[in-house]
Amino acid sequence: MIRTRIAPSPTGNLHIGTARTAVFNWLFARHHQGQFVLRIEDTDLERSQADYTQNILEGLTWLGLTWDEGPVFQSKRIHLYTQAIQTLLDQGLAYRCYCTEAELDQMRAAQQARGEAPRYDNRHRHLTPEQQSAFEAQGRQPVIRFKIDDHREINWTDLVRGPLTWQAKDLGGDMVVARAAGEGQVGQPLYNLAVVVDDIDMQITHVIRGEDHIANTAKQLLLYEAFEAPLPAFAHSPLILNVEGRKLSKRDGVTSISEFEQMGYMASALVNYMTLLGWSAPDPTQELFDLDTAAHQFGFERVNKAGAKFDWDKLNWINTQYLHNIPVPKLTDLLIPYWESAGYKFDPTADRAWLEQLAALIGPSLTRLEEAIAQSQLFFISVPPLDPEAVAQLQKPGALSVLQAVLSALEDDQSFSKTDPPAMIQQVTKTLGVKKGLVMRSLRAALTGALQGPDLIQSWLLLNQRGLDRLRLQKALEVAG
RNA sequence: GCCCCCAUCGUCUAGAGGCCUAGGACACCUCCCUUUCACGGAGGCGACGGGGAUUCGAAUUCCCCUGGGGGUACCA
Repeated sequence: MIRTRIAPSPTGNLHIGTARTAVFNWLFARHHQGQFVLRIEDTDLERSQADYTQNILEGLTWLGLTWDEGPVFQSKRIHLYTQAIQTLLDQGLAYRCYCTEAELDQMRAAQQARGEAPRYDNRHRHLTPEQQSAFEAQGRQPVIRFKIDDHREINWTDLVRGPLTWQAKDLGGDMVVARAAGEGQVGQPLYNLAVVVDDIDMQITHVIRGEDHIANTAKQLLLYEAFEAPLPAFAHSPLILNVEGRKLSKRDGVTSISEFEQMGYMASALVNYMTLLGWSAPDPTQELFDLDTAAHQFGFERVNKAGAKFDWDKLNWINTQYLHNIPVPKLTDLLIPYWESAGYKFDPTADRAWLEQLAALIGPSLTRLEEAIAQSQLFFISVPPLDPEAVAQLQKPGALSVLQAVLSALEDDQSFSKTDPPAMIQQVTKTLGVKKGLVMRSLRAALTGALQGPDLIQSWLLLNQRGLDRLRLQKALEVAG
Protein backbone atom coordinates (compact mmCIF):
# COMPACT_ATOMS: atom_id res chain seq x y z
CA MET A 1 0.00 0.00 0.00
CA ILE A 2 1.44 3.29 -1.09
CA ARG A 3 1.19 6.05 1.49
CA THR A 4 2.14 9.67 0.93
CA ARG A 5 1.73 12.64 3.19
CA ILE A 6 1.63 16.40 3.28
CA ALA A 7 3.17 17.79 6.42
CA PRO A 8 2.60 21.53 6.65
CA SER A 9 3.66 23.48 9.65
CA PRO A 10 1.01 25.89 10.98
CA THR A 11 3.25 28.94 11.05
CA GLY A 12 1.30 30.63 8.30
CA ASN A 13 -1.68 30.19 6.02
CA LEU A 14 -1.68 27.39 3.46
CA HIS A 15 0.99 28.49 1.01
CA ILE A 16 0.85 27.86 -2.71
CA GLY A 17 4.13 25.93 -2.53
CA THR A 18 2.82 23.65 0.17
CA ALA A 19 -0.40 23.22 -1.76
CA ARG A 20 1.47 22.21 -4.90
CA THR A 21 3.43 19.65 -2.88
CA ALA A 22 0.10 18.43 -1.58
CA VAL A 23 -1.16 18.13 -5.15
CA PHE A 24 1.75 15.90 -6.16
CA ASN A 25 1.35 13.76 -3.05
CA TRP A 26 -2.38 13.47 -3.61
CA LEU A 27 -2.01 12.62 -7.29
CA PHE A 28 0.65 10.00 -6.67
CA ALA A 29 -1.35 8.34 -3.92
CA ARG A 30 -4.52 8.32 -6.00
CA HIS A 31 -2.70 7.05 -9.04
CA HIS A 32 -1.64 4.00 -7.05
CA GLN A 33 -4.87 3.63 -5.13
CA GLY A 34 -2.84 4.48 -2.08
CA GLN A 35 -3.44 6.73 0.88
CA PHE A 36 -2.74 10.38 1.39
CA VAL A 37 -2.12 11.45 4.96
CA LEU A 38 -2.22 14.88 6.56
CA ARG A 39 0.17 15.67 9.38
CA ILE A 40 0.44 19.03 11.08
CA GLU A 41 4.02 19.74 12.09
CA ASP A 42 3.56 21.96 15.06
CA THR A 43 6.62 21.13 17.11
CA ASP A 44 7.66 24.75 17.08
CA LEU A 45 5.27 25.91 19.77
CA GLU A 46 6.47 29.48 19.49
CA ARG A 47 5.41 29.95 15.91
CA SER A 48 2.52 27.53 15.50
CA GLN A 49 -1.03 28.83 15.67
CA ALA A 50 -4.42 27.14 15.64
CA ASP A 51 -5.74 29.71 13.16
CA TYR A 52 -3.18 28.62 10.65
CA THR A 53 -4.04 24.97 11.14
CA GLN A 54 -7.64 25.86 10.42
CA ASN A 55 -6.65 27.76 7.31
CA ILE A 56 -4.57 24.84 6.07
CA LEU A 57 -7.38 22.35 6.58
CA GLU A 58 -9.89 24.59 4.84
CA GLY A 59 -7.55 25.31 1.98
CA LEU A 60 -6.80 21.67 1.25
CA THR A 61 -10.48 20.85 1.45
CA TRP A 62 -11.41 23.71 -0.85
CA LEU A 63 -8.87 22.53 -3.40
CA GLY A 64 -10.32 19.05 -3.27
CA LEU A 65 -7.17 17.52 -1.83
CA THR A 66 -8.97 15.33 0.63
CA TRP A 67 -6.88 13.21 2.94
CA ASP A 68 -7.44 9.66 4.05
CA GLU A 69 -5.92 9.98 7.47
CA GLY A 70 -5.35 12.74 9.96
CA PRO A 71 -4.83 15.44 10.67
CA VAL A 72 -2.16 14.01 12.93
CA PHE A 73 -0.65 16.62 15.22
CA GLN A 74 2.98 16.29 16.12
CA SER A 75 2.40 18.25 19.28
CA LYS A 76 0.36 15.31 20.54
CA ARG A 77 3.05 12.79 19.77
CA ILE A 78 5.96 14.31 21.64
CA HIS A 79 6.35 11.15 23.68
CA LEU A 80 7.21 9.23 20.51
CA TYR A 81 10.00 11.61 19.67
CA THR A 82 11.27 11.74 23.22
CA GLN A 83 11.37 7.99 23.26
CA ALA A 84 13.24 7.88 19.97
CA ILE A 85 15.76 10.40 21.24
CA GLN A 86 16.26 8.37 24.37
CA THR A 87 16.93 5.34 22.22
CA LEU A 88 19.59 7.22 20.30
CA LEU A 89 21.10 8.33 23.58
CA ASP A 90 21.05 4.83 25.00
CA GLN A 91 22.71 3.41 21.95
CA GLY A 92 25.42 6.03 22.03
CA LEU A 93 24.26 7.46 18.70
CA ALA A 94 23.45 10.79 20.25
CA TYR A 95 24.85 12.87 23.07
CA ARG A 96 24.37 16.03 25.06
CA CYS A 97 26.02 19.18 23.81
CA TYR A 98 26.40 22.06 26.24
CA CYS A 99 27.59 24.74 23.87
CA THR A 100 26.07 28.15 24.29
CA GLU A 101 24.81 30.17 21.39
CA ALA A 102 27.68 32.58 21.85
CA GLU A 103 30.21 29.79 21.69
CA LEU A 104 28.67 28.43 18.52
CA ASP A 105 28.60 31.86 16.92
CA GLN A 106 32.23 32.40 17.78
CA MET A 107 33.14 29.01 16.39
CA ARG A 108 31.37 29.65 13.10
CA ALA A 109 32.83 33.12 12.77
CA ALA A 110 36.31 31.69 13.17
CA GLN A 111 35.61 29.03 10.57
CA GLN A 112 34.37 31.56 8.09
CA ALA A 113 37.35 33.78 8.72
CA ARG A 114 39.49 30.82 7.70
CA GLY A 115 37.42 30.38 4.57
CA GLU A 116 35.88 27.19 5.85
CA ALA A 117 32.25 26.13 5.78
CA PRO A 118 30.53 26.89 9.07
CA ARG A 119 29.78 23.71 10.95
CA TYR A 120 29.56 22.29 14.43
CA ASP A 121 32.95 20.83 15.27
CA ASN A 122 31.56 18.03 17.43
CA ARG A 123 33.48 19.39 20.41
CA HIS A 124 31.16 17.89 22.99
CA ARG A 125 30.91 14.49 21.40
CA HIS A 126 33.19 12.85 23.94
CA LEU A 127 32.55 14.73 27.14
CA THR A 128 33.37 12.85 30.31
CA PRO A 129 30.72 12.60 33.03
CA GLU A 130 32.81 15.04 35.04
CA GLN A 131 32.82 17.61 32.27
CA GLN A 132 29.10 17.21 31.84
CA SER A 133 28.51 17.74 35.52
CA ALA A 134 30.67 20.81 35.39
CA PHE A 135 28.57 22.31 32.61
CA GLU A 136 25.38 21.37 34.42
CA ALA A 137 26.73 23.02 37.52
CA GLN A 138 27.08 26.18 35.47
CA GLY A 139 23.39 25.92 34.75
CA ARG A 140 23.87 25.07 31.09
CA GLN A 141 21.07 23.17 29.43
CA PRO A 142 22.16 20.71 26.77
CA VAL A 143 20.75 20.07 23.33
CA ILE A 144 20.81 16.53 22.01
CA ARG A 145 23.00 15.97 19.00
CA PHE A 146 22.89 12.99 16.70
CA LYS A 147 26.32 11.80 15.64
CA ILE A 148 27.13 12.16 11.98
CA ASP A 149 30.13 10.24 10.69
CA ASP A 150 32.00 12.66 8.47
CA HIS A 151 33.43 9.87 6.38
CA ARG A 152 30.09 8.59 5.27
CA GLU A 153 28.72 9.02 1.80
CA ILE A 154 24.96 9.11 1.53
CA ASN A 155 23.26 7.89 -1.62
CA TRP A 156 19.71 7.55 -2.74
CA THR A 157 17.83 7.47 -5.98
CA ASP A 158 15.45 10.33 -6.20
CA LEU A 159 12.28 9.68 -8.15
CA VAL A 160 12.61 13.02 -9.89
CA ARG A 161 16.36 13.56 -10.00
CA GLY A 162 17.85 10.12 -10.24
CA PRO A 163 20.94 9.10 -8.25
CA LEU A 164 21.92 11.66 -5.63
CA THR A 165 25.03 11.67 -3.49
CA TRP A 166 25.80 13.65 -0.38
CA GLN A 167 28.98 13.68 1.67
CA ALA A 168 28.20 13.49 5.37
CA LYS A 169 30.95 16.00 6.10
CA ASP A 170 28.90 18.61 4.27
CA LEU A 171 26.01 18.18 6.64
CA GLY A 172 27.41 20.60 9.17
CA GLY A 173 28.54 18.32 11.94
CA ASP A 174 26.51 16.42 14.52
CA MET A 175 22.93 17.56 14.18
CA VAL A 176 20.67 18.83 16.91
CA VAL A 177 17.61 16.64 17.31
CA ALA A 178 16.21 18.15 20.49
CA ARG A 179 16.30 21.62 21.91
CA ALA A 180 17.75 22.47 25.25
CA ALA A 181 15.78 21.50 28.34
CA GLY A 182 16.62 21.47 32.00
CA GLU A 183 17.33 18.81 34.57
CA GLY A 184 18.40 15.87 32.49
CA GLN A 185 15.19 16.17 30.50
CA VAL A 186 14.98 15.83 26.77
CA GLY A 187 13.83 19.09 25.21
CA GLN A 188 11.50 19.78 22.34
CA PRO A 189 12.24 17.51 19.39
CA LEU A 190 13.31 19.18 16.17
CA TYR A 191 12.02 18.88 12.64
CA ASN A 192 14.36 16.28 11.15
CA LEU A 193 13.91 13.90 14.06
CA ALA A 194 10.16 14.25 14.30
CA VAL A 195 9.70 13.82 10.56
CA VAL A 196 11.61 10.59 10.49
CA VAL A 197 9.95 9.15 13.57
CA ASP A 198 6.54 10.00 12.14
CA ASP A 199 7.20 8.84 8.62
CA ILE A 200 8.38 5.53 10.03
CA ASP A 201 5.50 5.24 12.45
CA MET A 202 2.91 6.27 9.88
CA GLN A 203 4.40 3.91 7.34
CA ILE A 204 4.93 6.53 4.70
CA THR A 205 6.27 4.85 1.58
CA HIS A 206 6.94 7.92 -0.55
CA VAL A 207 8.24 11.20 0.74
CA ILE A 208 7.34 13.82 -1.85
CA ARG A 209 8.45 17.36 -1.10
CA GLY A 210 10.18 20.40 -2.55
CA GLU A 211 13.81 20.38 -3.56
CA ASP A 212 14.63 22.74 -0.73
CA HIS A 213 14.57 19.59 1.40
CA ILE A 214 17.34 17.71 -0.37
CA ALA A 215 19.89 18.34 2.37
CA ASN A 216 17.34 17.26 4.96
CA THR A 217 16.89 14.00 3.14
CA ALA A 218 20.55 13.21 3.55
CA LYS A 219 20.30 13.83 7.29
CA GLN A 220 17.08 11.92 7.58
CA LEU A 221 18.49 8.92 5.79
CA LEU A 222 21.08 8.64 8.57
CA LEU A 223 18.29 8.69 11.11
CA TYR A 224 16.38 5.93 9.32
CA GLU A 225 19.53 3.91 9.50
CA ALA A 226 19.94 4.57 13.20
CA PHE A 227 16.39 3.42 13.81
CA GLU A 228 16.93 0.44 11.54
CA ALA A 229 13.78 1.33 9.69
CA PRO A 230 12.94 0.57 6.07
CA LEU A 231 13.58 3.49 3.74
CA PRO A 232 10.80 5.28 1.91
CA ALA A 233 11.32 6.48 -1.65
CA PHE A 234 12.08 10.17 -2.05
CA ALA A 235 10.89 12.57 -4.71
CA HIS A 236 12.04 16.17 -4.70
CA SER A 237 9.90 18.36 -6.87
CA PRO A 238 11.03 21.63 -8.42
CA LEU A 239 10.13 24.79 -6.57
CA ILE A 240 7.62 27.42 -7.55
CA LEU A 241 9.53 30.59 -8.30
CA ASN A 242 8.57 34.26 -8.24
CA VAL A 243 9.10 36.66 -11.15
CA GLU A 244 12.74 37.09 -10.19
CA GLY A 245 13.24 33.35 -10.30
CA ARG A 246 13.62 32.89 -6.56
CA LYS A 247 11.71 30.59 -4.30
CA LEU A 248 8.22 32.01 -3.95
CA SER A 249 7.65 33.39 -0.47
CA LYS A 250 5.05 35.29 1.48
CA ARG A 251 6.77 38.49 0.54
CA ASP A 252 5.83 38.00 -3.09
CA GLY A 253 2.29 39.24 -2.58
CA VAL A 254 -0.56 36.80 -2.85
CA THR A 255 0.71 33.33 -2.01
CA SER A 256 -1.83 31.79 0.32
CA ILE A 257 -4.63 29.68 -1.02
CA SER A 258 -7.34 31.53 0.86
CA GLU A 259 -6.34 34.74 -0.88
CA PHE A 260 -6.74 33.12 -4.27
CA GLU A 261 -10.17 32.02 -3.21
CA GLN A 262 -11.12 35.54 -2.14
CA MET A 263 -9.93 36.93 -5.44
CA GLY A 264 -12.37 34.71 -7.22
CA TYR A 265 -10.24 31.92 -8.56
CA MET A 266 -12.02 28.62 -8.81
CA ALA A 267 -10.51 25.75 -6.86
CA SER A 268 -10.59 23.51 -9.90
CA ALA A 269 -8.72 26.10 -11.97
CA LEU A 270 -6.12 26.81 -9.31
CA VAL A 271 -5.41 23.17 -8.67
CA ASN A 272 -5.23 22.58 -12.42
CA TYR A 273 -2.66 25.34 -12.73
CA MET A 274 -0.60 24.06 -9.82
CA THR A 275 -0.51 20.62 -11.40
CA LEU A 276 0.94 22.16 -14.54
CA LEU A 277 3.73 23.83 -12.59
CA GLY A 278 6.38 21.18 -13.01
CA TRP A 279 4.33 18.41 -14.52
CA SER A 280 2.83 17.83 -17.94
CA ALA A 281 0.32 15.26 -19.10
CA PRO A 282 1.46 12.48 -21.44
CA ASP A 283 -0.38 14.45 -24.07
CA PRO A 284 1.04 17.90 -23.31
CA THR A 285 -1.59 19.64 -25.42
CA GLN A 286 -4.03 18.61 -22.76
CA GLU A 287 -3.79 21.41 -20.24
CA LEU A 288 -7.23 21.51 -18.76
CA PHE A 289 -8.17 18.58 -16.58
CA ASP A 290 -9.58 17.75 -13.19
CA LEU A 291 -7.73 16.06 -10.35
CA ASP A 292 -9.03 12.60 -11.12
CA THR A 293 -7.91 12.77 -14.72
CA ALA A 294 -4.50 14.02 -13.65
CA ALA A 295 -4.25 11.30 -11.01
CA HIS A 296 -4.84 8.74 -13.70
CA GLN A 297 -1.83 9.94 -15.65
CA PHE A 298 0.46 11.21 -12.94
CA GLY A 299 3.98 9.90 -12.54
CA PHE A 300 7.38 11.31 -11.61
CA GLU A 301 8.81 10.52 -15.04
CA ARG A 302 6.98 13.59 -16.24
CA VAL A 303 7.90 15.88 -13.37
CA ASN A 304 10.49 18.51 -14.27
CA LYS A 305 13.74 19.16 -12.48
CA ALA A 306 13.92 22.88 -13.07
CA GLY A 307 11.89 25.35 -11.03
CA ALA A 308 8.82 26.96 -12.54
CA LYS A 309 7.97 30.62 -12.33
CA PHE A 310 4.51 31.42 -11.14
CA ASP A 311 2.63 33.10 -13.98
CA TRP A 312 -0.54 35.08 -13.28
CA ASP A 313 -1.40 35.33 -16.96
CA LYS A 314 -1.60 31.60 -17.35
CA LEU A 315 -3.52 31.14 -14.12
CA ASN A 316 -5.97 33.80 -15.26
CA TRP A 317 -6.41 32.11 -18.58
CA ILE A 318 -7.10 28.75 -16.97
CA ASN A 319 -9.55 30.37 -14.59
CA THR A 320 -11.45 31.93 -17.48
CA GLN A 321 -11.61 28.58 -19.21
CA TYR A 322 -13.39 27.17 -16.19
CA LEU A 323 -15.44 30.26 -15.55
CA HIS A 324 -16.74 30.55 -19.10
CA ASN A 325 -17.77 26.96 -19.17
CA ILE A 326 -19.89 26.66 -16.08
CA PRO A 327 -23.65 26.64 -16.59
CA VAL A 328 -25.43 29.90 -15.82
CA PRO A 329 -27.32 28.64 -12.74
CA LYS A 330 -24.07 27.43 -11.22
CA LEU A 331 -22.30 30.65 -12.11
CA THR A 332 -25.11 32.60 -10.50
CA ASP A 333 -24.67 30.61 -7.30
CA LEU A 334 -20.98 31.46 -7.29
CA LEU A 335 -21.61 35.14 -7.96
CA ILE A 336 -24.29 35.77 -5.35
CA PRO A 337 -21.84 35.83 -2.41
CA TYR A 338 -19.74 38.44 -4.20
CA TRP A 339 -22.77 40.62 -4.95
CA GLU A 340 -23.84 40.29 -1.36
CA SER A 341 -20.41 41.19 -0.08
CA ALA A 342 -20.57 44.34 -2.21
CA GLY A 343 -23.78 45.32 -0.44
CA TYR A 344 -25.97 45.15 -3.54
CA LYS A 345 -29.65 44.88 -2.74
CA PHE A 346 -31.54 41.93 -4.18
CA ASP A 347 -33.60 38.94 -3.21
CA PRO A 348 -31.78 35.72 -4.09
CA THR A 349 -35.06 33.90 -4.58
CA ALA A 350 -37.47 36.43 -6.05
CA ASP A 351 -34.81 37.96 -8.30
CA ARG A 352 -33.36 34.65 -9.35
CA ALA A 353 -34.32 34.90 -13.01
CA TRP A 354 -32.94 38.42 -13.23
CA LEU A 355 -29.74 37.41 -11.47
CA GLU A 356 -29.22 34.58 -13.91
CA GLN A 357 -29.65 36.93 -16.84
CA LEU A 358 -27.09 39.20 -15.30
CA ALA A 359 -24.70 36.31 -14.73
CA ALA A 360 -25.16 35.21 -18.33
CA LEU A 361 -24.46 38.74 -19.52
CA ILE A 362 -21.23 39.44 -17.67
CA GLY A 363 -20.00 35.85 -17.40
CA PRO A 364 -17.97 35.87 -20.64
CA SER A 365 -16.03 38.92 -19.58
CA LEU A 366 -15.01 37.63 -16.18
CA THR A 367 -11.52 36.44 -15.44
CA ARG A 368 -12.13 36.14 -11.73
CA LEU A 369 -15.41 35.94 -9.85
CA GLU A 370 -14.53 38.98 -7.79
CA GLU A 371 -14.62 41.13 -10.92
CA ALA A 372 -18.36 40.62 -11.05
CA ILE A 373 -18.70 43.21 -8.32
CA ALA A 374 -17.39 46.04 -10.47
CA GLN A 375 -18.87 44.74 -13.69
CA SER A 376 -22.40 44.44 -12.39
CA GLN A 377 -22.52 47.52 -10.24
CA LEU A 378 -24.37 49.54 -12.84
CA PHE A 379 -27.26 47.10 -12.70
CA PHE A 380 -27.75 47.47 -8.98
CA ILE A 381 -27.47 51.21 -8.38
CA SER A 382 -30.21 53.58 -9.49
CA VAL A 383 -28.22 55.99 -11.66
CA PRO A 384 -24.57 55.42 -12.48
CA PRO A 385 -22.18 58.35 -12.76
CA LEU A 386 -21.51 59.43 -16.33
CA ASP A 387 -17.91 59.25 -17.45
CA PRO A 388 -16.59 62.14 -19.61
CA GLU A 389 -17.00 60.20 -22.84
CA ALA A 390 -20.62 59.48 -22.01
CA VAL A 391 -21.26 63.14 -21.28
CA ALA A 392 -19.70 64.10 -24.60
CA GLN A 393 -21.85 61.56 -26.38
CA LEU A 394 -25.03 62.89 -24.78
CA GLN A 395 -24.16 66.40 -25.86
CA LYS A 396 -23.73 65.46 -29.47
CA PRO A 397 -26.23 66.90 -31.93
CA GLY A 398 -29.29 64.71 -32.14
CA ALA A 399 -28.66 62.83 -28.90
CA LEU A 400 -31.32 64.78 -27.09
CA SER A 401 -34.06 63.93 -29.56
CA VAL A 402 -32.99 60.29 -29.62
CA LEU A 403 -33.40 60.02 -25.88
CA GLN A 404 -36.73 61.80 -25.95
CA ALA A 405 -37.97 59.51 -28.69
CA VAL A 406 -36.90 56.38 -26.82
CA LEU A 407 -38.42 57.63 -23.62
CA SER A 408 -41.75 58.29 -25.25
CA ALA A 409 -41.61 54.91 -26.96
CA LEU A 410 -41.14 53.36 -23.55
CA GLU A 411 -44.13 55.25 -22.26
CA ASP A 412 -46.25 54.35 -25.27
CA ASP A 413 -48.13 51.17 -24.50
CA GLN A 414 -49.97 51.24 -27.80
CA SER A 415 -47.02 50.77 -30.11
CA PHE A 416 -45.18 48.19 -28.04
CA SER A 417 -46.88 45.38 -26.20
CA LYS A 418 -43.77 44.94 -24.11
CA THR A 419 -40.37 46.54 -23.94
CA ASP A 420 -38.70 45.58 -27.18
CA PRO A 421 -35.33 47.33 -27.51
CA PRO A 422 -34.47 46.22 -31.06
CA ALA A 423 -37.86 47.34 -32.35
CA MET A 424 -37.69 50.62 -30.47
CA ILE A 425 -34.21 51.37 -31.72
CA GLN A 426 -35.36 50.55 -35.21
CA GLN A 427 -38.36 52.82 -34.96
CA VAL A 428 -36.47 55.73 -33.46
CA THR A 429 -33.74 55.48 -36.08
CA LYS A 430 -36.33 55.51 -38.84
CA THR A 431 -38.57 58.21 -37.45
CA LEU A 432 -35.77 60.62 -36.66
CA GLY A 433 -33.82 59.74 -39.75
CA VAL A 434 -30.56 59.44 -37.83
CA LYS A 435 -27.75 56.95 -37.96
CA LYS A 436 -28.21 53.84 -35.89
CA GLY A 437 -24.82 54.40 -34.34
CA LEU A 438 -26.01 57.64 -32.80
CA VAL A 439 -28.97 55.86 -31.25
CA MET A 440 -26.90 52.98 -29.95
CA ARG A 441 -24.15 55.10 -28.46
CA SER A 442 -26.48 57.68 -26.97
CA LEU A 443 -28.56 54.98 -25.38
CA ARG A 444 -25.50 53.25 -24.02
CA ALA A 445 -24.27 56.51 -22.54
CA ALA A 446 -27.61 57.26 -20.99
CA LEU A 447 -28.32 53.80 -19.64
CA THR A 448 -24.88 52.70 -18.47
CA GLY A 449 -22.98 55.95 -18.07
CA ALA A 450 -20.16 54.68 -20.26
CA LEU A 451 -19.44 54.06 -23.92
CA GLN A 452 -18.29 50.52 -23.50
CA GLY A 453 -19.67 47.58 -21.62
CA PRO A 454 -21.77 44.47 -22.04
CA ASP A 455 -24.31 43.98 -24.80
CA LEU A 456 -26.61 47.01 -24.94
CA ILE A 457 -29.87 45.23 -25.69
CA GLN A 458 -29.41 42.74 -22.87
CA SER A 459 -28.30 45.45 -20.50
CA TRP A 460 -31.36 47.49 -21.32
CA LEU A 461 -33.66 44.52 -20.76
CA LEU A 462 -32.06 43.91 -17.41
CA LEU A 463 -32.44 47.54 -16.36
CA ASN A 464 -35.98 47.62 -17.62
CA GLN A 465 -36.96 44.78 -15.33
CA ARG A 466 -35.77 46.81 -12.41
CA GLY A 467 -37.52 49.91 -13.73
CA LEU A 468 -34.25 51.74 -14.10
CA ASP A 469 -34.23 52.49 -17.81
CA ARG A 470 -36.75 55.36 -17.79
CA LEU A 471 -35.17 56.91 -14.74
CA ARG A 472 -31.76 56.94 -16.37
CA LEU A 473 -33.08 58.32 -19.65
CA GLN A 474 -34.72 61.17 -17.76
CA LYS A 475 -31.50 61.93 -15.91
CA ALA A 476 -29.56 61.81 -19.17
CA LEU A 477 -31.98 64.25 -20.77
CA GLU A 478 -30.91 66.86 -18.27
CA VAL A 479 -27.32 66.44 -19.37
CA ALA A 480 -28.20 66.33 -23.05
CA GLY A 481 -30.38 69.37 -22.75
C1' G B 1 32.58 31.09 1.49
C1' C B 2 31.27 25.76 1.23
C1' C B 3 27.90 21.79 -0.56
C1' C B 4 24.06 20.32 -3.83
C1' C B 5 20.66 20.95 -7.86
C1' C B 6 19.19 23.00 -12.51
C1' A B 7 19.63 25.13 -17.78
C1' U B 8 14.47 24.71 -24.94
C1' C B 9 10.45 30.94 -27.18
C1' G B 10 9.25 36.72 -22.25
C1' U B 11 6.49 32.55 -19.17
C1' C B 12 4.74 27.16 -18.55
C1' U B 13 6.37 23.24 -21.41
C1' A B 14 6.92 18.85 -25.62
C1' G B 15 11.37 16.66 -27.04
C1' A B 16 14.53 10.36 -23.98
C1' G B 17 20.60 10.55 -31.45
C1' G B 18 17.98 11.05 -37.22
C1' C B 19 10.38 12.01 -37.33
C1' C B 20 13.17 19.16 -35.32
C1' U B 21 14.00 24.28 -41.29
C1' A B 22 12.36 22.39 -32.60
C1' G B 23 5.76 21.22 -31.42
C1' G B 24 1.80 23.13 -27.96
C1' A B 25 -0.18 26.73 -24.31
C1' C B 26 -0.11 31.75 -21.95
C1' A B 27 1.27 36.72 -23.05
C1' C B 28 1.94 40.07 -27.20
C1' C B 29 0.68 41.76 -32.48
C1' U B 30 -2.74 41.43 -36.89
C1' C B 31 -7.31 40.10 -39.02
C1' C B 32 -12.49 38.18 -38.66
C1' C B 33 -17.00 38.31 -35.68
C1' U B 34 -19.47 42.61 -33.18
C1' U B 35 -22.11 49.97 -34.93
C1' U B 36 -19.08 49.37 -27.82
C1' C B 37 -16.04 46.28 -24.48
C1' A B 38 -15.39 41.34 -23.75
C1' C B 39 -16.11 36.30 -25.50
C1' G B 40 -15.16 33.35 -29.73
C1' G B 41 -12.47 32.17 -34.50
C1' A B 42 -8.05 32.59 -37.96
C1' G B 43 -3.03 33.99 -38.54
C1' G B 44 1.81 36.14 -36.86
C1' C B 45 6.20 37.19 -33.70
C1' G B 46 9.28 34.23 -30.68
C1' A B 47 13.93 29.49 -27.88
C1' C B 48 17.79 24.70 -27.89
C1' G B 49 23.36 29.92 -22.72
C1' G B 50 28.87 29.23 -24.63
C1' G B 51 32.96 25.95 -25.87
C1' G B 52 34.92 21.28 -26.59
C1' A B 53 34.21 15.74 -27.17
C1' U B 54 31.56 11.18 -28.97
C1' U B 55 28.83 10.04 -33.63
C1' C B 56 27.76 9.38 -40.47
C1' G B 57 24.32 12.50 -37.59
C1' A B 58 23.15 15.96 -31.10
C1' A B 59 18.15 20.17 -28.34
C1' U B 60 18.85 15.09 -27.02
C1' U B 61 25.28 11.54 -24.55
C1' C B 62 30.05 13.17 -21.93
C1' C B 63 33.44 17.20 -20.11
C1' C B 64 34.54 22.34 -19.06
C1' C B 65 32.79 27.30 -18.61
C1' U B 66 28.93 30.64 -17.71
C1' G B 67 24.36 31.65 -15.63
C1' G B 68 20.39 30.72 -12.23
C1' G B 69 18.44 28.41 -7.95
C1' G B 70 18.43 25.70 -3.23
C1' G B 71 20.81 24.49 1.32
C1' U B 72 24.13 25.64 4.97
C1' A B 73 19.58 27.06 12.70
C1' C B 74 18.40 24.89 19.59
C1' C B 75 12.64 27.05 11.88
C1' A B 76 9.89 23.77 9.29
